[in-house]
Amino acid sequence: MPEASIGRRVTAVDVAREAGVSRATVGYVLNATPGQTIPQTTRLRVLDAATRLGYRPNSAARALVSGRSRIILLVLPDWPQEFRFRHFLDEASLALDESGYSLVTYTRHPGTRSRPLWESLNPDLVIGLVPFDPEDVASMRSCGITRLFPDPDSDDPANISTAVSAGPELQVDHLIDRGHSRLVYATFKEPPPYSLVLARHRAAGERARSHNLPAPDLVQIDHRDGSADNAIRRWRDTGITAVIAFNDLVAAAVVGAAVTAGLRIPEDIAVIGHDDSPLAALLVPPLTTIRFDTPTLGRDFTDFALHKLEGRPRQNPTPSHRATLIHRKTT
Amino acid sequence: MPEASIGRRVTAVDVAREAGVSRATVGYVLNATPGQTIPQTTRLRVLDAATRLGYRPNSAARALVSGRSRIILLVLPDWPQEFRFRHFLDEASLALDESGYSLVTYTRHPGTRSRPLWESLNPDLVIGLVPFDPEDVASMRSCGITRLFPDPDSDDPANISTAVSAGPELQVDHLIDRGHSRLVYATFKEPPPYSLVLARHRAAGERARSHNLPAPDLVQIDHRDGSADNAIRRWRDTGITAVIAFNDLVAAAVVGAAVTAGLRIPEDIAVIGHDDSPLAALLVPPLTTIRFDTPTLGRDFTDFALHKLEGRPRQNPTPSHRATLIHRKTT
DNA sequence: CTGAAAGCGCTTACAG
DNA sequence: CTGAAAGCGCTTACAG
Repeated sequence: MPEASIGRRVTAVDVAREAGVSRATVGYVLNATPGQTIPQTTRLRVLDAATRLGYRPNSAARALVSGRSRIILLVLPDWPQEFRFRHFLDEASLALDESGYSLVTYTRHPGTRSRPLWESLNPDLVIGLVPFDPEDVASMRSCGITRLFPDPDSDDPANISTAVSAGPELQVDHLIDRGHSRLVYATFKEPPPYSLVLARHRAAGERARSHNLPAPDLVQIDHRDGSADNAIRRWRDTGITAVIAFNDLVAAAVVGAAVTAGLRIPEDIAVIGHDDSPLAALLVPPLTTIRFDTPTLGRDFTDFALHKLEGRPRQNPTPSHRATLIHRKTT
Repeated sequence: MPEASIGRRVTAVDVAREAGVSRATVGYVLNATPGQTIPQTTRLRVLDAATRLGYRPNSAARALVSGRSRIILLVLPDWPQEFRFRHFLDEASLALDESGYSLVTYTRHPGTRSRPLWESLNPDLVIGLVPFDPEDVASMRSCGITRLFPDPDSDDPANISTAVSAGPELQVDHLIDRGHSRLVYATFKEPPPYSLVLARHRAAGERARSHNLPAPDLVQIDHRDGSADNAIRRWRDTGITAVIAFNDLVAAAVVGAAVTAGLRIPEDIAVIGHDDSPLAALLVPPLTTIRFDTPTLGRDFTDFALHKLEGRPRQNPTPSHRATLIHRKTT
């Protein structure tokens, strides 16, 4: 691509000149504009000129005139992401790309007064994993963003985040299957339980109650100050036989404290993790945990985004989130 | 912001009308254009009108006319990121934001034929953690991207990635300090050693040789097929006394296999990790490891980016990357 | 079937 | 000190 290498960027005018047509025709051919009947020879001449010159439309100009950037912004909360989250993003990005959209992620830190990314990106759609602050909503609106989710001004069901409950439900079901009825829900003291922790704990509680069992208590452990050891001792004394861990790391901490306290796993105490991170398989003993099917989750997300953007019917209105139990040695 | 809520986006024309000035004046005031002397009263009128209406400049229009998007794209390789990487990104984003730039990350998957993010984002600068494919370089050039790094067409020293060697060097130094001289370097078989693994192994080797020791062998273990157990046995038989792990997870696998094999840690075998992930502290026994100072790394990155973008002198030409040894119980 | 032309919202010389 | 005007690169009615 000789033109590109001399520095000046190739524009539609260059392609038009090269192909011997007007720049409008270039646009029609390259965008496959419906309602325009371009003869095959002209079309090929344009296409050929475009590839020969290495033409890429200027996305800023396109966004300006069309009013759409074809960018989707996914706003992530300020807390640790689970291991498979990147797989999920990759799946979603790929699928969205096929429909001509780019997915960009953005971690929002409450309190930092930095210019939010939606100002510079002009996304067509903003999706948050947790509800937005009112100031953020106002900021998006003044940037001309009309599609955002969850939207406080619309009573849109929050069905993109129902995947939260599938894991805890499987955890509870599995432990009950194994004959346990005295359960606790464990998480770390640090960072303080954020909304995903609370949501999973709540889901576990509801599932337990649907089995006519009391909702498991939320216990915050800290492996550094010995509170995990204390918790283990207390659990043993009060007849707790199984621990639902928020994630595999919490499960690893519980397993470590139990082993140190001389308890046998799973005979004296059973532990189930969540996420199936690499750690789960290599821990001694290897961890029973929950794995999410990220391709399915990615497709669900894509589906949802395209529904919001183009009103496409959701292919999967009640998505089955495909959480799977990975049974190893701690239950 | 009443105008924003009725749907139509507020433009500079609206602000000009509201303030009773021309749109040019609005631009001068809002951009603090040097060389323009705007009387304080006019300035305040404009500023006031802008905030009252909730005006946000359209970034697409601004990018089109100025030729700069004020976006920096960080291209990440396809492999797992270490735990503190997000802290690093957050630090860098924040610092860059203060200079008016937005940092966006993009995971590039070789082989997938999806439209690369630099086409839709028009970044002013693209920085890769590893060298770019030639096709990707060509693609960036045809998108009008002139600033990219590492740039195969320029013999720019790759001094943003020298942080790689600091960790392995500390690992080697510490083990030698503790009296070890027979070392191996351990990583997982799966995923196959990617370039970061090889770079760290190489750095460890060079450091060992600078101590007049042979370069440690690279050993690929797999906790699932018992090759970790075999490796442990072989090391014991061949007099290896210390293991440098690529990261904390590898270290955890080695520790697990050693404990299972009845070895004492660190008496029979010492293990040092890398990253100081949360796992390191809660493992039993807790892991000696390397921690990177992400704020420093973030500042270095910002420094580097602003140097590339605006030719600012690098404040920290030979950055000290502040890797720290976290000494716990496995060495 | 193809081209001349308007216009997206901004920046920035240039003229008053 | 302020405004009229050109132009960034594209899309898209509209007229031939």
